[in-house]
Amino acid sequence: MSRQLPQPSFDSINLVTLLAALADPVRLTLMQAMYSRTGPVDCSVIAEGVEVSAPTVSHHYRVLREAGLTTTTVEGRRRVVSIRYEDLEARFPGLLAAVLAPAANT
Amino acid sequence: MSRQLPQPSFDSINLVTLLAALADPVRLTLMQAMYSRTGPVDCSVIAEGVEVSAPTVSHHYRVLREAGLTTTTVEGRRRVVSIRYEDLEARFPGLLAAVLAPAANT
DNA sequence: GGTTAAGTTCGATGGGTGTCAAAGCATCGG
DNA sequence: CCGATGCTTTGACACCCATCGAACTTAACC
Repeated sequence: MSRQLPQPSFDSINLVTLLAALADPVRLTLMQAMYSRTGPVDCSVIAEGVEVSAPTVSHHYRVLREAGLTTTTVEGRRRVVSIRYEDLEARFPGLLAAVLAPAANT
Repeated sequence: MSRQLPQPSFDSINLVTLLAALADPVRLTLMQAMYSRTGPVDCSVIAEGVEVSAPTVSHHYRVLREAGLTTTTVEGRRRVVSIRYEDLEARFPGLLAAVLAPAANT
C-alpha cells in the first residue's frame, strides 16, 4: 500500500553531498524540525514553518532524500518522511547531533 | 612581525555558512589535512595533495577563513593556517570530529 | 464521474560559485 | 636595486542551484 521513494544505499552516501544538502537554510530548518520529533512525520507538517512555495519544498525534500539523509514513503496523497538515524549514525557518528542539536540554533 | 587575516568573531560563526564551506571536495580535503596534524601548518604544505591552481587554493583558504573554520596568519611571504578548534568545539560540539574523522574518508 | 486536494515535474530566471590565466603585491636573497 | 618567490586579486567563463508559476499526476470523496 505504501511505496518507498528511491534513496541511495548505505555505502553510497557521500559526505560532500550530505554536507551540501545540509548547507541550505530551508533544508536545515526541515531537518531540525524532523530531528525534534520521533519517528516518521507528515511532510506538510514539517514544512509548516517554512516560507517557500510548494514546488520549492518538494525540491528540498528530494535533495535531502537523494543525499541519503531521509526516507520518504508515499501513503495515499501524502508523503511521510523520516531521518535515516541508524544509517547516518553508523556512517558518520555524531554528525546529526552536532548539526541538528538545539544549541546549534542560536 | 606576523599579522592575522580578518576572520569572523566567535558569535558570528554561522552554521549554514560553515556547512557550505565544508561542502566542497577541495576544502574538505584541506580541512582533513589540517585536522590530521597538530598546530599551525604552512598553507603550501597542506595544499600539496590538491590538484587545482594556486588562485583556486587561495580562494578556498579564504572561504574557510571567512566561514570561521580557520585562522590564517601572514609570516613573511608565507601563510600559516590552523583550525579554530576551541571556538568550533564551543560553538558546535563534536562537529569537527564528526566531519573530519578519518573514518569519514572511506 | 467530477471535483478537490497533495505533491511532483517542467521550464524559465536570477544569483551564486568553482575554476583558471594574467596581472599585481609584498617579501626575501643576492 | 633587481630578480625570484609565495600568494592574492581581478576578470572572465561555465556551470550549478534556489525559486516560482503553470501544468500534470495521483488519490480521496461525494
